[in-house]
Amino acid sequence: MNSEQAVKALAALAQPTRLAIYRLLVEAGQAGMSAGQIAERLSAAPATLSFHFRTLSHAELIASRQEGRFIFYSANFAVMNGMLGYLTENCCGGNIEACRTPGDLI
Amino acid sequence: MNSEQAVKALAALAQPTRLAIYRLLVEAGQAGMSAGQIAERLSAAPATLSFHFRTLSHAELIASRQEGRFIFYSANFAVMNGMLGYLTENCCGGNIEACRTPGDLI
DNA sequence: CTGTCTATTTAATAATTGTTGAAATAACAA
DNA sequence: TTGTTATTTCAACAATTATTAAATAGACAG
Repeated sequence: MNSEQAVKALAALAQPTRLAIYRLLVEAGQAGMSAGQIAERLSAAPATLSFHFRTLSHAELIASRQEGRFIFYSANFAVMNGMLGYLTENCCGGNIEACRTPGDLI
Repeated sequence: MNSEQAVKALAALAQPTRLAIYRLLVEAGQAGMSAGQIAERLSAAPATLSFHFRTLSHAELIASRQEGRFIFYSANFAVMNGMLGYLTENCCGGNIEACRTPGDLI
């Protein structure tokens, strides 16, 4: 993960509708959810969601697969893990203890 | 952590300069760094950084303390942890195994 | 008080982003 | 083919965001 990828992933999640989509997909696991199911759960217009799916896909935070007329989206955990690693890299200059006392980062 | 706070934190990090600031402060640990030191490391204009400090502070991702003429900023790990928890809540519907196989989320 | 250093605020501009209706595409059934 | 369903793309507009120069504020030394 580099800065550009991390910014893209963070920006993709930094929007209420997209964050809700992502959390729904994290909960759904491997099976994922169809665009229509997500639209129903979030009460959002299809065009609006399509726009957000594209942003999340472009950041590789979600993947899609077609099944008949439906498109299923699912969370890509690897990219989330990469982002978390990038955010906490060299935490407290490598001094684990200094890192644990204030909060409980990782 | 709620959706609004999470979006604020994610948006704060979703910008190259702010992400660089945050990572610098994660590395610096409790001691933090002065605004001037950060400006030097990132070769950014003071006014630009001030704008970004405000965004990060508002999201409570960083804290500040004054020491003489200097203002020291440091990372607030608690909010980062809250955000990570929010992102992975109810992962795979609670089925830990389904969650671990694809990547290694948490 | 005056001057210097550190950092923030203001104001203006340029660029990016989110939403939605309408049209288009694609899969399937009759 | 024709019709129906599921989803995306297009176009236009409103709203938000980032950057910078210039002005301001606050701390300290002489």
